[in-house]
This record gives sequence, C-alpha cells and structure tokens, in this order.
Amino acid sequence: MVIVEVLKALADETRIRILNVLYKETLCVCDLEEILKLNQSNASRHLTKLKNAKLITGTKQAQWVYYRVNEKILEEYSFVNELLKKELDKIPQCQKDVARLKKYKERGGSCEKNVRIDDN
Amino acid sequence: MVIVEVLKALADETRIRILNVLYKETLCVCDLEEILKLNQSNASRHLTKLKNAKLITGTKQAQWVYYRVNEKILEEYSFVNELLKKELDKIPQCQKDVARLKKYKERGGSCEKNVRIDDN
DNA sequence: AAAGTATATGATTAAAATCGAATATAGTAA
DNA sequence: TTACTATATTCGATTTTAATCATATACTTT
Repeated sequence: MVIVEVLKALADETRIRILNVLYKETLCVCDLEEILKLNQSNASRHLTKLKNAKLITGTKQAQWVYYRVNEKILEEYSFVNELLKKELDKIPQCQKDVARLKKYKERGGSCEKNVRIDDN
Repeated sequence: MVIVEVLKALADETRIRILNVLYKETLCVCDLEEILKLNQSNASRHLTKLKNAKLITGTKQAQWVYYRVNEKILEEYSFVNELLKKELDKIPQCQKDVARLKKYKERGGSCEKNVRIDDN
C-alpha cells in the first residue's frame, strides 16, 4: 500500500518539521542541520526516508544536495497538500522553525557559508 | 504534536482498512473481526489506537462496542477528510474489504448473530 | 596528491510498535 | 449463581524505528 508508506514517512515529528521548512524553501542538508538543529547523519537519514516516499526531491550541485517538496505528490495526493498547506503552520514548533529559517536567511545563510543562528 | 499522533495512528495498513469500513458503516469489534479477518485482540488494540487519536468513537451497548469514524476530526483536520474521502476507495485491498462488508450485511451479519462470510 | 567539506551509509543501542495466546473484565443468558 | 459471550488488557517474543558515532563516498581546494 503506497499510501501507507507515505503516511509512515509523515508520521514522525522531525520529518514533519523538515517538510514544513522545505515547503517554504529549497534547502540543502547543512541548511537543515543548522535551522532545525539536527545531527548530520540523522538529517540525511530522514531526508532519505522522505525522498523514498516521493515527498521530496533532491538535486545534487557540487558537493551539496538541495531538497524541496515534490509538487507532483501534492497533486497526486490532495490530503498531503491539505496537510502541508493547512496544518503545519498551526504547530508551535513549526512556527519556531520558520522563524529560524527567516533568521538564517537574513544572515545570508547558505551552503557555501558557515552561518550560525544561535549565538552561543 | 497532536498531528503526528494522528498520522502515526493512520500509518498502518490494518488501521487504514478499519477506517475504510468504519467510514461506510458503524460496526462492532466482532463485525470487524469477521469482515477483515482480524484476530480479536489485535482488532481491539488497533481500535484503541484509533480511538486514542480521536479518529473513531466507541459506543457501548450491552456487551458490544460499536465504533464509527469521528466526524468531528474530519472537520478539524481536512487532510484526514481528504484521505478518507478521496484515497481509500482507490486501494485494491480496501475495495475488497468493502465488498466483504456488503456480503456480510447481505447475509444479515451483526453482533447478535454469528454470521460467516467465507464458506470454509 | 593531500587536505578539507558535504553527505550517505554502516554499526550499534535503545525505544517503540506489532502480533497471537492467555487472561481479566463486563454484560447477558440459562 | 453459573455458564457463556464480547472486548480489553497482559504477557512474551519479534520486528521496526529513531538516534548517534564512525566511516565511506563524492566533490572542491590547496
């Protein structure tokens, strides 16, 4: 059951948080590490699970891999679209993550630069 | 994260199958056992998980507990509504289960009667 | 070519989840 | 009251999942 594989990929807090920020902006693994304070290998592993469920797509550019939400699956499964569009913004943790994303961007955060959000 | 608890409850094939038939009709545990060929304790446990996630409601009547989809959560979370309304009918296994539900009803299946679907 | 950086993967551990058999609990029938 | 039925819960075994550290792989810089 493909649907259940998609639901399994969605049924994890960290992956929901990842999807939330990737829905707003294309980011690479190290971006996500900084914004969401994820361990590198854990970030990579979660991204792989989302990619395997076709929820995100990855594009390699030099040594960086940029991930973004896969628009095709939003068309195919309207419930995923509803979830991303209507529900994630209501979650306090996700709101915090979006704020961190903005702060990261304001500081010129990107893969090529080693930008920190937290000042300690 | 409440949403993740809901998603976790949804992220299981057996529970999807249960939701599919409960979306069509109120049923008790023993109904579900026969229609979906579930082990009694497993059926009960899955129903408990769905109930804890507020996806279904249970009503006790004598020794029987009747379960149905919780309409309130469909209003609260439109993505669940989309999933139940748009996706489950597309799943072959779910289609089979609905056929079994009909057959069960045609044979007068209910809690008070010991109705079998499979003739062996 | 060696060193450095980004990311995926292997290994390991701990926690969570699943399942069937057995049993406890609650309600009904005899 | 005892026997029966429906359902929830316990128990034990197994599987799955999540996380971190270490390492492999791929690309860039020196």
